[in-house]
Amino acid sequence: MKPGPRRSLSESDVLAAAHALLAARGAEGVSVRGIAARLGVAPNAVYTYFPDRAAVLGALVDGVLGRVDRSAFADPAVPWRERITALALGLRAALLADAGVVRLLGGVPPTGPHALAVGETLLEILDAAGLGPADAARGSYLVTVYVLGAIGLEAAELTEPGPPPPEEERVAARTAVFAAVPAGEFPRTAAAAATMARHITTEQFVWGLDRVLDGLGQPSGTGTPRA
Amino acid sequence: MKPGPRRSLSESDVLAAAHALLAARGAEGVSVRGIAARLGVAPNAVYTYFPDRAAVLGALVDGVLGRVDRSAFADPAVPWRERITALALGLRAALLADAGVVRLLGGVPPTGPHALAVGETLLEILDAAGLGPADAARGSYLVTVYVLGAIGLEAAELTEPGPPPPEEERVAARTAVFAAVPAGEFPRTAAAAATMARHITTEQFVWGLDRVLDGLGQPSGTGTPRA
DNA sequence: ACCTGAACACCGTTCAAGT
DNA sequence: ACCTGAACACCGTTCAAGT
Repeated sequence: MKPGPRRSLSESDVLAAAHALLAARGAEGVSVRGIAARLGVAPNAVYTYFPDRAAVLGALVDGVLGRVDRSAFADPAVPWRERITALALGLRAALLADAGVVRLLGGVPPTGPHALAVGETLLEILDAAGLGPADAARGSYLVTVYVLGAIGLEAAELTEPGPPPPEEERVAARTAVFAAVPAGEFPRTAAAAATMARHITTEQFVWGLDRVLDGLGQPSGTGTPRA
Repeated sequence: MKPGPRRSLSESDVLAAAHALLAARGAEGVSVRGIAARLGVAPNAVYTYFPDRAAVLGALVDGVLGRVDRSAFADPAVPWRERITALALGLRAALLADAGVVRLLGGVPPTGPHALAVGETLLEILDAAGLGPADAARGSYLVTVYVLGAIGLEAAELTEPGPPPPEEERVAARTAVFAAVPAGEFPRTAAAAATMARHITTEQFVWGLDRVLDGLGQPSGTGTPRA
């Protein structure tokens, strides 16, 4: 084959190929050569659209953040705690849809347009809730840290690439992990299995988020009462 | 050279070489071939001590967790909030000592002996604080999520391998990141720069942890009053 | 048991060249 | 501008062999 026709590809094509590779082979399977092969193109053709592999991964992660359904938390009439919960659940669903994305998240600076949009939305909600700029900034930090940490911990148990298995299977896997803990050396950890392994993950996620939102104090505005 | 003398290496040697490589070249620089080269040995000699690269990385991460100074949080006479804070600060110091470790953390299941010991300690402290087993298990989840998320977010701004730069330098870098945010599109994020960039990171970390501990309620036991 | 050389099937990236 | 072939300097891992 000779040089080939012009503009046969686009950045979206590259990202789509990268995403397909991520779903099929996990985070480490996203290679420049693999993307090129999937597009039927020479490996170095990818460098026409992205400066290097890191840039592809960055755009890939930001694109996943862009998939979050915005309708759930965009309505200012909804109480602020519900809005933040909807945003957090949306992020969780988007990021855990392919377990590999979370692993990529650690190596990508969160400065893409969609990442910034998420942070901006969070600040908007906290502002609407009645927090001043400084409290909103700190609150945004706290919520971000919780969401990222919770998703990271959840992704750690998803060792296979592709979409996560059904809840039953994950509970079984978690139970197996706890069962392997030496009860003599770590008695409390082994005993915690009964509490932890059976908990539906979404419930646990929302419970923790609620505790974090409690920590933000009781802003006025459209907030719901604390309990 | 011929096969060479017996038992010239140990698992510790391999891990030490891996750690040196991590500090010098970052998470992606830890290669089996690099480790072997540093030990003056053929690449495949590493497979005598570890089944594959993932096992080396797992042991490397767990080893870093083992470096946490236990004296600070081991004393049951100290109020529980202080003990948890000491543990969290110890983990933060150990994990951020080399920025690359945090990036590795995402790909390693937290089931090594030192990881389990940290979890067990957390449960012990919460038990001593007066929480029942179920509350302690949930509390441990919440604190773990916060600590991992906060450290992960902090590590994201440490792009260079090796020990983190002094605080001034990190504030300057953070300010530069915020300055690059388009203020027209993301006004609140841009405005938050004044609050976020200047904050000493340890103070922010402890503040967030305090909000999380507030969320655990007010256990009796050796707890300090809430405020 | 521990290490070797050699090989296999991969990587990211660069460069000069072709259209 | 967009793509190519070829090359460079790497990877993880396996295998048969030597001591």
